[in-house]
Amino acid sequence: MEYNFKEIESKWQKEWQERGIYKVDVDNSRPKFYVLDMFPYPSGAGLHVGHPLGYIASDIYSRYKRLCGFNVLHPMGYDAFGLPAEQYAIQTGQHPAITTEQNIARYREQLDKIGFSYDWSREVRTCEPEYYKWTQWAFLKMFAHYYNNATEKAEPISELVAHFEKHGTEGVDAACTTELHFSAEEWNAKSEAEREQVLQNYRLAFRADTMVNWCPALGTVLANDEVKDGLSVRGGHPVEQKRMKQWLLRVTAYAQRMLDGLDSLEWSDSLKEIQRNWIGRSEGAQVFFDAKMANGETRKLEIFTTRPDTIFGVTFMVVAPEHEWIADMTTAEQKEAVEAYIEQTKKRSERERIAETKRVSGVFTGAYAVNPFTGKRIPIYASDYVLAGYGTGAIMAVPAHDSRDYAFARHFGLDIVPVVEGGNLEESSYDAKEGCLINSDFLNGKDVKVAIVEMFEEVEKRGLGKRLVNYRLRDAIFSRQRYWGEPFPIRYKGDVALPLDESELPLTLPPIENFGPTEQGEPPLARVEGWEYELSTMPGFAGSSAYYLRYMDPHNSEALVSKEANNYWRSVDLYVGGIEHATGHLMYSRFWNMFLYDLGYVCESEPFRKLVNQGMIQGRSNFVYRVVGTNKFVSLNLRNEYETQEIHVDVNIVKNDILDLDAFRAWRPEFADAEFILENGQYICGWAVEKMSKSMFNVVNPDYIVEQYGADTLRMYEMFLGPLEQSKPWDTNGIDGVHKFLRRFWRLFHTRTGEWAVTDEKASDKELKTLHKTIKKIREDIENFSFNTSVAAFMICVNELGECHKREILEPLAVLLAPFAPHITEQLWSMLGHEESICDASYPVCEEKYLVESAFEYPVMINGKLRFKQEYPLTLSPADIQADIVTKEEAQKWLEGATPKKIIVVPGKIINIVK
RNA sequence: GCGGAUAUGGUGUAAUUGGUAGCCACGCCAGACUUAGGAUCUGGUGCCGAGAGGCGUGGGGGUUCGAGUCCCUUUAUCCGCACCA
Repeated sequence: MEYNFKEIESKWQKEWQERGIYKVDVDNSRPKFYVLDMFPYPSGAGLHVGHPLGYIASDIYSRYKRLCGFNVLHPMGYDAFGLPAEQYAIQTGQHPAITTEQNIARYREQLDKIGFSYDWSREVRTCEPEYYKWTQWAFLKMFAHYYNNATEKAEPISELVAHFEKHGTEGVDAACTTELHFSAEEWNAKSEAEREQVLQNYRLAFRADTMVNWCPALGTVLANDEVKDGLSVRGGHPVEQKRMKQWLLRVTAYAQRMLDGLDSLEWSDSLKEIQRNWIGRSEGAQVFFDAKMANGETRKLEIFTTRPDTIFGVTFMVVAPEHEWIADMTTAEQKEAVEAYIEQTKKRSERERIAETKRVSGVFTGAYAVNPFTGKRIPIYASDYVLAGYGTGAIMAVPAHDSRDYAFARHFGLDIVPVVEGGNLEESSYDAKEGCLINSDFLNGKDVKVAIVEMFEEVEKRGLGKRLVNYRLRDAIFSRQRYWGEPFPIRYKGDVALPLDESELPLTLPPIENFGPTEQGEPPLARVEGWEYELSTMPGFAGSSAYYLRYMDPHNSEALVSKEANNYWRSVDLYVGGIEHATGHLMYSRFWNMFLYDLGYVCESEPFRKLVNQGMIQGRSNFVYRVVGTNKFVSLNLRNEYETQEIHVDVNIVKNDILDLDAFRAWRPEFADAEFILENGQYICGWAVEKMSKSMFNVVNPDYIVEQYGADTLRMYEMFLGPLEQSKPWDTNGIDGVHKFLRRFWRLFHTRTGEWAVTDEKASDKELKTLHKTIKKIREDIENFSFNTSVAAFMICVNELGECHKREILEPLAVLLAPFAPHITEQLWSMLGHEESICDASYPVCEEKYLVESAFEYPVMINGKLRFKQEYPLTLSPADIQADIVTKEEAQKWLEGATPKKIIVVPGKIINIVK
């Protein structure tokens, strides 16, 4: 029987589905393991070969864990709300629900062909009311809670209200938008609307008037992680800053816990570093400077600094153009100039602002503050190099030791007073955090590090401010002026937001026909008659923030996840997905999970224990070279003799960079009568690595590979391509090698003529050595996610086995290979006479006695003295291996008569003798 | 600017973690078999050299008996953050 992968694969895929062998349930008698893929957004383009890379890796790991006796939860679903389907709907009028449904069907069809071991009975779709009921539910919980800094957890807002009623803000240490102070009497005197206004300052899901990233082209606001270089991540449209009333999630409340939690996670250092950066913790001090307003009133202007040691060098102050006191501090003479500057800043888009960071701009407000240490009067400027969103939107400027302040001082001719020794102030500021203090009164002669600490104390002692930790992390803007998302379970009474009762959930998305914004610029939901709820919908990350919990108990209508299911499955043991979610999904999920943990709904504070980022698969484009002005195409290495034009050619009609001429002529009508200038009778194409996209004609569809080579070959080849975490181009050249391996594997079980050949003959020591070496290697590789080297190990094994047909060897080998190539091994397993699926076999364990002792160290001879890290002779078995090793006696024999300076020995031979 | 990663044959990569650089494949060369199959098998294939031999892990320097691996420096590419005080 020949290796007929088509027949085998479709047969077993059908069998698996019918037998439901991938269905899992809570089983307290067995250890659990939870392997999760980042669920896909079902786009219209379908899957290309890059998408399944991570899925294949996680599937191999799942199958491996299952063979090792674990009860493995390995689910899949769809992140089904999102912009592309809605953009498509605006253009075509096709309802996003329909497009999404079609795309999901297409994805499923493609996924099914690859032979994944998903438990599809647990599938979730974020756009289904049964699912998003729980997204809305979590939102309501966030609305009803605040973050207590003292207890470091979320607590009911009702408790905060009770506190306000008795004590006002006295003794409250809560995460909030702005620090508030009022007494119990003041609180009790407030109207309902006023109280709600105050509570919004504390709720974890709240409404606020803030600067937002507004994308006019998409007609919606975006979160910080959805904007890159001033353009929207989806679609690449310009984004501007705008003040708007929006829903937000107070993720900043969890900044420190999210930072601390990273230490306990098995994530790559680079990913942790990205999150640390994004959270951006910096330790410093809050300091108040007395500033005189235009009306003569003195106010305390708050700044944040990480360099309190340089206060003696403060010669001016700068506030952001958006600073709330700017109008109050501007004097009559400066009014016009300041207003013009504010206007000019407003007009500049985020992108322009980024592009012009080098240019110094700003304006004097006319106001002065007093340096609390020197007592000198210092001017207050406004400039957009100070950001409204960070710290307090105001800084103390130390031109001698901050390059931005330096540039500003130079531009406006302000004083530059050095307070730390070092550098050359004629050329640039001296920013380094080291050196000796000067011109600084009681700090003179002290080292910067010492001075910082002393200044902290001095500032607190004099009541000028206190130590403070600042985070770069911003609260997440949670509303989108779009249709295709979860509706907010909120209705309004005037401007007061009222949460729906849990019993009213889900609040389902009403059907509409026109998906664009209204003429008044309101979100599409404004078109729905009788819609009394919030008009915005939730962003894409809402639905993906807790989906891993829902998989544990997907059909539960009483809870997001039952206690029983959550206590068993706990959290994701292995999460595989792209690094692009580092600052988005992976931040929001952790926040969401920590919040639910605080409320006692989940038992683990971190959702993803181990995380592996698979690399991106790029495209490998092919080119042909058309001689300019003709329909002649010249082969790659002859093209320099002509003036040519490079044209992308469909990679699917090129094999090993050799163009299929007939296919090329058939590809497009204008090439029907193409002529070719060949080299050695072939047309060689050029190539380059580019993004995989339709326009480059370099998209390779997994269906096509499965059709040509089978799913098992696709799976193994994707792994063989290189290290999982590395980005690499897809190159179909080379897939033959893997396919050949599978055929050779098949042939191990058969005679040359195709008869079944497995015998019960006893295996030789050499064969056993090969088998157990391979078992050891493969197990180690899988645990290390080094799948490329395990594929190589399989190939070596088959090469070494030659024509071994012994059951004793082949049966464990089939199990070993099963996670990688489930179809072919399942077939052989059944041919070996097993009724159960190979998935229920147990994974072979290496018996060390068959192996060479691999852990020995090499002996080294230095200056006539042999150094052994481990003494020979090694105890090895089986005995025949010993002949391969240089023994201590042998090494010393070499020494005699030679008196070499050094002799270096490794097993098998002497490498080097220096006389 | 700050932070992180990477650099090895014609190509993808490997290297017992400081011990014979190039495993396993692709490609290429030569051969065998075969009424031709995207078949199979055998041998060769880092570079220079006829050869002995020499040179080789982006460049330069260092530590070491020994460096792809460790240290310093430099270059290139990719990624993240970016006027964050």
